[in-house]
Amino acid sequence: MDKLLKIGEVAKQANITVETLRFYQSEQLLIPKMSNQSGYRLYSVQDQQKLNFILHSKKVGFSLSEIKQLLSLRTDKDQHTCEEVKNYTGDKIDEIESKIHDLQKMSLALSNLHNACCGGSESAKQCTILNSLDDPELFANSNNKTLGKNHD
Amino acid sequence: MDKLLKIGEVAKQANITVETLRFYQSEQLLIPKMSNQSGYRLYSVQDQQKLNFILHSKKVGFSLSEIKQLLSLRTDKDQHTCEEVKNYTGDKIDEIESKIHDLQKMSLALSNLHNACCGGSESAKQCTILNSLDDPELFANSNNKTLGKNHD
DNA sequence: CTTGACCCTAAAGTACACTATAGGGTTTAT
DNA sequence: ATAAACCCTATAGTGTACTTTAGGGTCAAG
Repeated sequence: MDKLLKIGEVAKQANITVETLRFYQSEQLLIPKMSNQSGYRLYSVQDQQKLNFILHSKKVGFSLSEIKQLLSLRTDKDQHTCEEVKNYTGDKIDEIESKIHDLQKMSLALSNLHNACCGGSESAKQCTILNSLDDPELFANSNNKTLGKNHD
Repeated sequence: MDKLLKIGEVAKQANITVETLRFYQSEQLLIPKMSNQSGYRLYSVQDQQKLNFILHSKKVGFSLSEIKQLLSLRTDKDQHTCEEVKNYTGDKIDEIESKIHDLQKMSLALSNLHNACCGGSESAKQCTILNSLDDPELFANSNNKTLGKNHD
């Protein structure tokens, strides 16, 4: 019932290398079970879902150590108090909402550029509509408290 | 009229170090003008807006070289054709929308955890509501084509 | 039964984004 | 005018996240 894939198959599906998967294991992020006859790694469906979570989280700017903490919320529930879980998830939700906000601003600014640009083969300098759109909003400060370096 | 700040003042406002600002200059990301009497860096308001853009972009997972390209859309318009600008912005908008989608899924999953958790001082293992919420959705594949390594 | 495509470990190397160090000049307050 | 608090360059070092190398074992096909 539980379909187990070998490392190469998982890597191919996720569009990463086998070395990256072995690295994630060495970092305690994704630990497959090992076949005891061949010594090969065997990844379950849950392992693959966990990998998807890791890759999506990386994409939006979370570090491997943050991802490890997020994953531990579900797998090491007995290590944390409810209070810790509640505070931690609350903080992460705020951080995520702030990232969404920033991305929406970027999307809007780029859409303005995209829509204003005629798309022709001439230099974008010639594209007068684009020139008239030198919108300082793109760089405007959205007054965000989570800007700058992380305070670990 | 144009208020110019020294590196330390800019660093403080942005909550980064002066070394990072000098590093961004060496990487051609943010080039302030230099005072010709003291040799000090002087940052204009536009420089500070550009810095905000850099920091916000970094936060949501863009690399410095991607950010450099995004910035060059506005500053080196004569180097690109309208077609290039239109294609590039179109691709970036898709990428941003995909990041927003991923973040919304994470936010939802964490909100479920957050709301289910009683927040008390006992171990989260005891929190039966949380236990019943072992939702595989958090790790589900959203079938996203931009997953995995970047294809530069 | 061997060959090619896979898998393994261990350890060294790399790219990116800073961060720290050494040695020195400038500005501002007392 | 001198000391603290800033600024400068140049270069070396660090942490993160892989990536490569070296030297082998496993497995399915012919």
